[in-house]
Amino acid sequence: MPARAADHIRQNLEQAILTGSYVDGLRLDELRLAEQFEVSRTPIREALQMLAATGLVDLIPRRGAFVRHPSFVELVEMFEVMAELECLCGRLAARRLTDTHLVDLKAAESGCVSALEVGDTDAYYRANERFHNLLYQASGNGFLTGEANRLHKRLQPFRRLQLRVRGRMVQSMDEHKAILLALEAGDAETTGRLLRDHVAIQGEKFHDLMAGFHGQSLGQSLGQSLGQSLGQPLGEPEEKPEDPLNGRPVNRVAGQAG
Amino acid sequence: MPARAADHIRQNLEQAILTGSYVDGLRLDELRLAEQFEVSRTPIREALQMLAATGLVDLIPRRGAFVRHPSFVELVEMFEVMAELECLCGRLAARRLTDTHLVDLKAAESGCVSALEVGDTDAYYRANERFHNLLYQASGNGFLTGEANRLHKRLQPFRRLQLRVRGRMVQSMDEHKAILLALEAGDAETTGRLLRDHVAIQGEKFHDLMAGFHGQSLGQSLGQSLGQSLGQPLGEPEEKPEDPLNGRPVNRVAGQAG
DNA sequence: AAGAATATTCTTGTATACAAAAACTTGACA
DNA sequence: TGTCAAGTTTTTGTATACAAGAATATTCTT
Repeated sequence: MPARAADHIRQNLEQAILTGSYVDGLRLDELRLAEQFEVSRTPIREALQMLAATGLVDLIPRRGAFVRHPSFVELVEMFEVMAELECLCGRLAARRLTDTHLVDLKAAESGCVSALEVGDTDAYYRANERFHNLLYQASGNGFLTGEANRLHKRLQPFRRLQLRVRGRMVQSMDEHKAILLALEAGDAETTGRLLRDHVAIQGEKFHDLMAGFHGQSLGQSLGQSLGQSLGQPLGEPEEKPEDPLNGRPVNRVAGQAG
Repeated sequence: MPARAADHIRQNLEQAILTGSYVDGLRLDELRLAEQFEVSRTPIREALQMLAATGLVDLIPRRGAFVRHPSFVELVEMFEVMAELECLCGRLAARRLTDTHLVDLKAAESGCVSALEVGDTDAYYRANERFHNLLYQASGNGFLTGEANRLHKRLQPFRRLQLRVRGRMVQSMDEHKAILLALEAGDAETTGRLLRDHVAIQGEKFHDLMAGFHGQSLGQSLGQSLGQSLGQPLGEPEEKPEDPLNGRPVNRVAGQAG
């Protein structure tokens, strides 16, 4: 569908970074990627420029492009902002809610219930994601919707992670129900507060979960936890000299045949 | 200082867009820009990819890059989000404020006062900007600081515009003083509320101001109001056929000698 | 043998070349 | 005169070429 190779590559790399298959600090070699995608360096470079502009990679002049995962502190900070954005979405949605949106939200909610009954984590996550996206839209603020979705996408793998905490899915769904009730009642403040707490809890649960992984980089933990390590040679994690500029490991290189 | 031409060009174009000298819908012709910056198309294209990734231009495959200014509705939406981000900054800052930050904030505030006494709008605006930036930093949330600055930059020309409303500068400064007091008292809720209102008022004042410009695009109004129309041939604004894809005027082209 | 200096190889950044799609021009026809 | 179609010109997207900086290997010195 995308007319341009650069766009296709961009999406592809973005996914690889967000899912954690490209670990933090990984160097994105233009030539190797060009071989891998069977194009010249030109569209690769354009994709990298776009990723750099959105902060998914660091682009160091004459050095190369390096995958940039959020640090643990940064993730907590991101959850803090996400909570506030969702809070705003909730407050606005409570005031501006249309019948269509309410119907859709309830549908997404029942999708969560079904998934939970079957015990399908992935399905639950998809329905959950749909619920939140609908909520953003229900805010009636297109810009806010865009920003919320953008941040949501970046937190996606980590939100997914926290759902693995025992009993979290049930708790999460209860929170959704309460949110729906407040929404339907048109209670802006309650809706906002519930949503803020809902996301804040996600941040905390994620925090709990990560306590067991200390010492490892987030990217590594992600890769392990999600069981994804494509595109990466899993062999000896050769010595990682620090990048003099930002203190990140730089030795590994993406795009190898492995 | 930037080692890469593409970065330099990107900044340049970004400024031209943000200040309004590149009007909405303007087509950014690669060849003309290449001549203008005295480089080949390659770094121009890379700059355009980055601008597209941050939403400052629309990149339509096989068609070109078009300047994308926020519509009026979108601007109101952006102010709504900005208000919430600043509110969060204020709440966090009230809890986490350090002596250094407080000193700096007071310095910025007195910078506002001095500028106001002399009647220097530009100086006032710079001090004002510094005040807000310090506040973002005082939140102690680096990610939030980045996001707030990003949105602030995009709203910059419009915030500047609303300062022209009679008496607004004095009122704005009074609001700053109240915010400082609440901050110093460590009153998170008050600080947050004051800041949200502070920004919301900016949005409203801007709204008032724009009422007089209805019918014109925001970019045009910006250009007129700020007295900037560089890079644009000021002659007959030739007929503007609608772009079939997004309904924006596309005929004018950037980078002409004129 | 360790470290510094130099040579070599790699990689990035920019320029140029070329193919294909879009826009524009021209002219035929109603 | 207005509309449509074929041909021409522009302009984009990708590939390739080349120069300069960074990384690596090698040699020389102590």
